[in-house]
Amino acid sequence: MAEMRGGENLLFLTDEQLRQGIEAMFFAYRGFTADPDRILATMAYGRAHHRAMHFIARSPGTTVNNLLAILGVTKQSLNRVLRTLIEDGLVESCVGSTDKRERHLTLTEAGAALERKLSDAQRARMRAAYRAAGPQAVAGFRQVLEAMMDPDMRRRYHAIRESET
Amino acid sequence: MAEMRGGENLLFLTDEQLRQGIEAMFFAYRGFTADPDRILATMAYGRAHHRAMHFIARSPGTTVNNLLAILGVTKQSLNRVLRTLIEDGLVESCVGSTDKRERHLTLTEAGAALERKLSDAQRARMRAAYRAAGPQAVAGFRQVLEAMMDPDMRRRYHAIRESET
DNA sequence: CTTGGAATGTCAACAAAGCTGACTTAATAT
DNA sequence: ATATTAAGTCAGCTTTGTTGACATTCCAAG
Repeated sequence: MAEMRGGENLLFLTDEQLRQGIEAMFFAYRGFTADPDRILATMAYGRAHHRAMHFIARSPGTTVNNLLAILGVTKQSLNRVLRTLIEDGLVESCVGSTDKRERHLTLTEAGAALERKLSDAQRARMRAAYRAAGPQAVAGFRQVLEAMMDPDMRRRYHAIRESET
Repeated sequence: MAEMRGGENLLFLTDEQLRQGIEAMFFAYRGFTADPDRILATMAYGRAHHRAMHFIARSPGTTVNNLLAILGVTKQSLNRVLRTLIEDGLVESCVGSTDKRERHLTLTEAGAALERKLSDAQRARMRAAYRAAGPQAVAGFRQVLEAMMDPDMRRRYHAIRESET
């Protein structure tokens, strides 16, 4: 434990501590995606579909370009995912009113239902982890994750909250 | 909504808080892998090679079976990665002394050098994040990540440390 | 009004990294 | 002896990413 701050105790910055953090990220991310993945495996969708639906649910009416920036993939890759979701009636794509080049994406009823199902599974694990660790640990968790992001991603991460009305 | 219990404050368990945590994991993981990925993109290797080398570096002499369990992939998938690493002289595979069916994996000089390069890049980001967040936040970060793991993975996560001699 | 550039969509081809299933070889365990 | 285990291999498939080329639509600047 990093205690006794004579001046500063930097033991938490040793290579060994960092390696453990790296491994913790690896193993935890597996858990993080495991539950939605299990659900998705039973249908014709994958993690990419989940991600798209998550951010459409989060920012209804978002544009394709915005989603591209958030997800950090090429439009061809996103388009493939989006096309199947639209074809299957889970996502709706509406031509923009001010700028008719843009497409605004929203979840249909069915899309929202699936998103909720996936989200519920993922949140259940998250909730259990949060509850087990306690509020102070959660605050630290969030701090470290934020510091780990690329600056662009950190901006987008905050932008999502700010766009909430 | 989980609102103000009498004693405990459970505001950190609201769906909104959990969603933010989920998004933080997503964006942070991207940052987490970004630096090694950039290095790997310049050679014929990918993230899978990095992961294999990481855990071989961590547990020198580990067996293929053990690595399979840690990485959570099929032997066919791991074998493809391992084969190229062995062919390129980054990993050495030695027949076991007690059980000759087993292959014990170790990094060669060149393998260790590449692993160090990738690891340095990843640790640099981790160190910056840790330093920015502080030791208490780091402790919380670790606690939440650990609580998020599948029990099997949590065992393995600890086993790696215990196997350190 | 025309034209340049941005936003979107689409086609084709390809690569990384996962998967299943079937099978071999060698060595250990029963 | 036989069954099981560890490792490796072959073939084929899926998901999800990538480039590059190209068409369409539409806003905005000249």
